[in-house]
Amino acid sequence: MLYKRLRMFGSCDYLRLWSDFFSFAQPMNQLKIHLYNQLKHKPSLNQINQIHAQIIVRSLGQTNNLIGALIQSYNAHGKLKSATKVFNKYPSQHPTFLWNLIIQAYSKTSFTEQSLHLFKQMLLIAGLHSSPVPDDYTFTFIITACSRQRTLLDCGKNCHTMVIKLGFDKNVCVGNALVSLYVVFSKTVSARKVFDEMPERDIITWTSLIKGYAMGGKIAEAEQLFVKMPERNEVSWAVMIAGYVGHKMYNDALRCFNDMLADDNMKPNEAVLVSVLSACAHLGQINQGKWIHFYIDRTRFPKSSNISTALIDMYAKCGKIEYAKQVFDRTEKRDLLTWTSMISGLSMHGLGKEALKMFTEMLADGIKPDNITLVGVLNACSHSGQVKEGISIFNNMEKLWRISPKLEHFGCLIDLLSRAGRLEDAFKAVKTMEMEPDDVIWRALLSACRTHGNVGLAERIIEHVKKTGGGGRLLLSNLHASFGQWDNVRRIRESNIQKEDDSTPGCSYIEINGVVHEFLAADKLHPQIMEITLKLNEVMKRISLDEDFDNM
DNA sequence: ATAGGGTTAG
Repeated sequence: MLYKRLRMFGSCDYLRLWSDFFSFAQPMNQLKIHLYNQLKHKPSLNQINQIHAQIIVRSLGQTNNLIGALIQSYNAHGKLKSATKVFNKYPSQHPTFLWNLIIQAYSKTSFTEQSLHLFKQMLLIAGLHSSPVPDDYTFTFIITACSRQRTLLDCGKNCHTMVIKLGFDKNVCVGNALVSLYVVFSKTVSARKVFDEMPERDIITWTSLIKGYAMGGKIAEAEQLFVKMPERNEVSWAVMIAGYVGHKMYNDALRCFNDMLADDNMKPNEAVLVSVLSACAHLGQINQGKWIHFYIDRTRFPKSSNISTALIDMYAKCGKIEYAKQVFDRTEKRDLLTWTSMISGLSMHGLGKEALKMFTEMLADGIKPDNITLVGVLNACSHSGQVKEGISIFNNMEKLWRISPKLEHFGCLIDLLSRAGRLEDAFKAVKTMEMEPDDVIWRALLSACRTHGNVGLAERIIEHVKKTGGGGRLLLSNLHASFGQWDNVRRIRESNIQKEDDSTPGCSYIEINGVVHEFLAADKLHPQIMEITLKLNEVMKRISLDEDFDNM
């Protein structure tokens, strides 16, 4: 073992190691301090191995500090196996501190159960020798471990009980871990109870609870807490802004962001910028979006892949695909998210062929798509008439990338077939679906019936929907809408005015020369509606001319 | 000598 470890070094290190060993120039204590300081200085893996060898050679395995630092260093490099080996070997009796380190290390991996297993072992040994007693750190780690696995809520509750019995519930970090546990499992009431009973709270306590309310749809409560909390930091702002975005309250998100900027002590972090860019994208607020882009450049904000993704998405959704491409081209490390936002953006702009080319490049780069990438890709096929390619991707997605088609992929397929005029195939595909088709699918099919003038099939479809009873009134009204039968739509909507249907109609925004224009589905409220309609008719005419041209 | 809270893509 020792030999193996020594052989790993270059000859130079090897010599130095042995000259150290024979010199006895350094007293033992100084050596310990020296090694410890080296470990605390973010050593490379190679350096860690050397230090480890020194610890073996000099028999320093009983020095807790040193062993702890060694375990930490291995953890920092993701070498959990090596860390575990060290833990198992040294020292003969583990103090709580070392147990904590190894428990925490496992809680951060996907083997969270292992940290609970270690905790149980610790309790057993504690019963035998009464040596290592779990402390507030131990509980913080295992409660956090429980929040990371969907199956571990009950385990977390058991920890809560122990915490109360042992009196660790007075500790802020333990309390925060508990609040966060209940928030993760959407148990807002329990989270609130822990919060209320904590003897002292800090920013993290407040932020966790705000997140809980935001996740549970209680934005007003989240807002109240946010205003009431004694002090805020970037993370609290991020949680509040993301809460608004999550509830489509994009204007509130921007307002909140501006409030944040008004505070000179507060600098937006990555999470804030990503959320705000998403709000800009949804609102078509290109100016605010550009401002953030400038801000990122000016402050030399690190351009992570998340930031690039958000910028690409924002530009694409605000109609500036060229800018989106520019950001993409300048992105150094492209990951699945950057590729996906670029592919989806191109596809949204009808640039299906380019999007497919990108997809090929992405695969060549060795990046596997996920279900969202495939939605973009299938849409790209649909928008560029690449029917064969689309069908082949749909049929092979399971085999090639282990992604089983979900509702939205069926939606793309049906859209693809419908646009290509293969209406009967599309209807057949709907009937083979295992899940209930949503109204997006029916609308795709029906609007294609309209453009292809197939009234007979449209009627059969509406009959089918009525018979299978899926979707209800709103769906039916949408079906009429997709056929342009606005009178029927109005009739259905008005007859149900007091019913449960409180869904807001589709709404879109676009900013032109600094003015944001808002459009509701089928409204006629815009001051320039006449001009818009005329232009739209012209566009439609030219599209149908192009189609005729294609068919020749 | 080791804690606890954050974002995005159709």
